Parts: sequence; C-alpha cells; structure tokens
Amino acid sequence: MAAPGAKAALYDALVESAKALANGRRAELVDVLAQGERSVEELADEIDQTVANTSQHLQRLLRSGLVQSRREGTRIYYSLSSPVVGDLWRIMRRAAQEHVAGLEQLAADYLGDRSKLRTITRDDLRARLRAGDVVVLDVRPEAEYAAGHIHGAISIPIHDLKSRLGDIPDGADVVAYCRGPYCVYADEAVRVLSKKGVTAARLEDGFPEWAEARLPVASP
Amino acid sequence: MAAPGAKAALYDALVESAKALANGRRAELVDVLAQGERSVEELADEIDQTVANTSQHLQRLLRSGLVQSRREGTRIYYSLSSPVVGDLWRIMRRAAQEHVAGLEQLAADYLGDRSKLRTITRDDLRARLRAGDVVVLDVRPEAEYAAGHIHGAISIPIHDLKSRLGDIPDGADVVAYCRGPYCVYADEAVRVLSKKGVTAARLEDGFPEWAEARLPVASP
DNA sequence: GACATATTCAATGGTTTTCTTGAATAAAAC
DNA sequence: GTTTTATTCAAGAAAACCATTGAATATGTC
Repeated sequence: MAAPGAKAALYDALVESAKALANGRRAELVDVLAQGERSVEELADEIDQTVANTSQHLQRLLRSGLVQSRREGTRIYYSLSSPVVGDLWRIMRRAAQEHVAGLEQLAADYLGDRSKLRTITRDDLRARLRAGDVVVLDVRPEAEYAAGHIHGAISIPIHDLKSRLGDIPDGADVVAYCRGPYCVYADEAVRVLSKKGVTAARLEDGFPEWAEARLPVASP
Repeated sequence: MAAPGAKAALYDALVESAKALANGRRAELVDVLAQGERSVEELADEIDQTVANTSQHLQRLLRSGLVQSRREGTRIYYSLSSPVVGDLWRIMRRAAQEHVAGLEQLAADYLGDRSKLRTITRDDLRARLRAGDVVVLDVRPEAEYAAGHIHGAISIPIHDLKSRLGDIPDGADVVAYCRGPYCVYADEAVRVLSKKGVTAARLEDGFPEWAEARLPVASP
C-alpha cells in the first residue's frame, strides 16, 4: 500500500493548475496571453495593476508551468506553455457560465447591453467567408493580429476605428471579432459601425476559439 | 464605459469554478461524484476526512454551483450539476499532467510501479468488445456500477475480487477499469489477476472518460 | 415526546493569498 | 563606468482559506 498522504499529495498536485487560474487577475493575464506573447509591462497595463504585482502573478503562473518566459534584451516576454492552457481557460469560462450564480449580471455590468448587437456563430462566418460576401474585421491591437488572425481578416485596432472608417469598403457587410466572448472590442466596433450606417455583427467569440476549432487562420 | 472594477468583478466570477476546484480534497470529492451521487458520510469516508470538514467542502462546491444536493430522509446526496464539471476536472488533470513539475513522481508514490501493468486504450477496448473476445471487469464499488457502467461489463468490487475469482470464466482475457487514470482499483485488480495466472490489462482511464467519449454504456 | 442518526453551523487558530511599497538586479545605452 | 529601463525581490498587513472542535438542527424511529 502507498504511504499515507500519498493520495492527498497527488490530488494537491493535480489541482495546481486550478490554483494558478483561481484568481481574476491571473485569468485576465491568461486571456491576453492566449492572443500571443507579451512583456510584463504591457500585461500590467492590460490588467490595470502595478508592474510588481503583475510580475508576481506571472511568476505564480510560471511556477505552475502554465506559462513560459523568454528574455529579449531588457524585456521578458511571457506566453502560454501549450494550447491545453487555453482549453482549460475556455472550459473554466463555460463552467462559470453554466453554474456560477450572478455571472450574467456581472457580464452585463461590464459589457453593457448586448441585446441590440447582431452576433454570428463560427460556422456561419465560415460559410460566409467561403461565399466571399463578408468583410472580417480584427479589432484587437496590431501585435495580436500579427501573431495570428482569421484568414482573410483585415486589421483595424479598435482605437483607430473611428479614424479609419474609410478603410472599410462601401456597402460592406462586416463581422468584427476580438479576443473572446468577454472582450469588449468587437462590441464597441459593431456599435461604432452601426452608428455610421455600416451593416455589422460580432463573432460570438474570438480568435483563440476560431483557432482551436481548426478553422482557417493566417499565422506568421 | 463600464464602471471601474466591472471587468475585475467579471473575471473574479469567471474563476469561481477554478477556485472551487483549487483544493485537493474537493478534487477528490469531484472525482468520486463523477461516478454518481453520494451521501456526505460516504464521501467523508472516501476522502479520509471528518464529516464536518467534508460537509464544508461540499458546501463550497454547492455555492460555486458545481454540485447539487437533494435530501432523502435523513441523508443528503450530492452530485455533479452537469457533465461540464466532469470535463473541467478532466482537462485540469491534463493540464497538470503536462505542466505541473513533479507530478509523475507523486503519481508513482501513490499508484506504485505501473510499468509492469498492461494498459489498453478506449479505442482498443471498443474494438475488442465488438469482437467479443474480452471480459470487461468493473472493480468500483457496487453502487457506482449500478449508477452506470461500460456496456457488457461485469461487477466485482475490488475488495471482493480475491474471493470471487471463480466468477471469471476460465481462460478469459480480462480488462479491468475503475474511476479514472489516478484510481488504484484497476491496477490492484490487474496485479491480483496476473498473480493468479489470468491475462489482465487495465483500461487507460475510467468510466467517466468512456461515457464522455460517447462509447456504449449501460445506465439505470 | 424522547432518542438516534446524518448533516450543518459557529468559533478558533494556523497557513496561504494578495496587494502595496521600496529596494535590488540585469541588460542596454551613453 | 554611470545612467536608464524592465523586471524581480523582500517585507508587511489585510483578507481568505482550511482543519478541528463542540454545539445545533433536521428527519425518522421508538
């Protein structure tokens, strides 16, 4: 028979990945890292925390093995260790969506009223891409587009959208996407475009989900 | 723009499911509950903790929405809220397996040397079931077999195996299975059977994975 | 109504987590 | 070699977590 406590120790280790993700700030980090690698300072800015605090969270993730880091000159870039980490984050979100009380309200508080935004599924977008009657718009920061995007998408980061409306062909039918289902960028894009009279919808989720479904992507 | 803190609050809620699973004892509970519903006392016994402590862990899981409970007379039975919870637990284990340092050693400490145990995959077992040249042995407790098992499997709980060797047909080629990849029952069964000269292997994982893969099951 | 059983509640103390602050490193630029 | 920039380290305080203990509650039996 195994040593007493061996089972407990094993299960304690099995939940290390859950513990690593059991913090809202670290989840925000993983959500951003799922788009591609980033430096500590950029990440701190994304999650609205001090650099010191962000660094400590990143090291917690590093210790758990969920992320890896590499140095380039004076910067250190973090990235997800493998696609499994993205899968874990996705299924965690789904579990929360199905089972955590009050989630919808919190989502509405952050994302605003989505009832007037048209949404289309991955499969629909795929079909329309094949038909060629749609303009796919990636509104994430340029660097994330560069790290990989939906095949055929054009990049207009959300902050540049208002000044670059001219880049969108007249009469285009636009589908905007961003980081995932809880990212506000695509919502914002659809609102801006609709206001200008452009037909626009958002993809139900984001680029990582598209890539995970093995749909056509362009990567560097 | 959303209220400051709305994003943090949303992500804090999204990780509630991870927090619920971020404890070894609670993971043990979910692992058992993935086999079917159980009372508090039985669960306390399974995870080797006091009833009071087990009750508190169960209530933590309940608050997160991952499990549900129902009263029957003086007992209260807990069960997983949905299959998503099992999926979450499975992918968490996979993330740990790929990324958590030292996991293999801890698994070896608990499970013992598995190098001499023959293992077969789900797909292999499925093929051999169709061919009909295999005896599938469910070595989990009777109640778990009753709650659902691999179609065609016979039940001999691990604790009865030595006294019920006669139930196994002469010259049979046995595949034993139990709760999952970190469950010791099937290992033990294969060791016992091999010692008695019976050809035996263990299924690589357990019943929940078989059911999740939509392979043929018998349920009540 | 008294009693037994299964479960939960409440209080305690020790440990871990998290954010903050200010100092310490390491690489690059001058 | 000094300065600048990006990151990490270290120490401290508030909060959350976890196992333990003993009491309280709810259901069923006598």
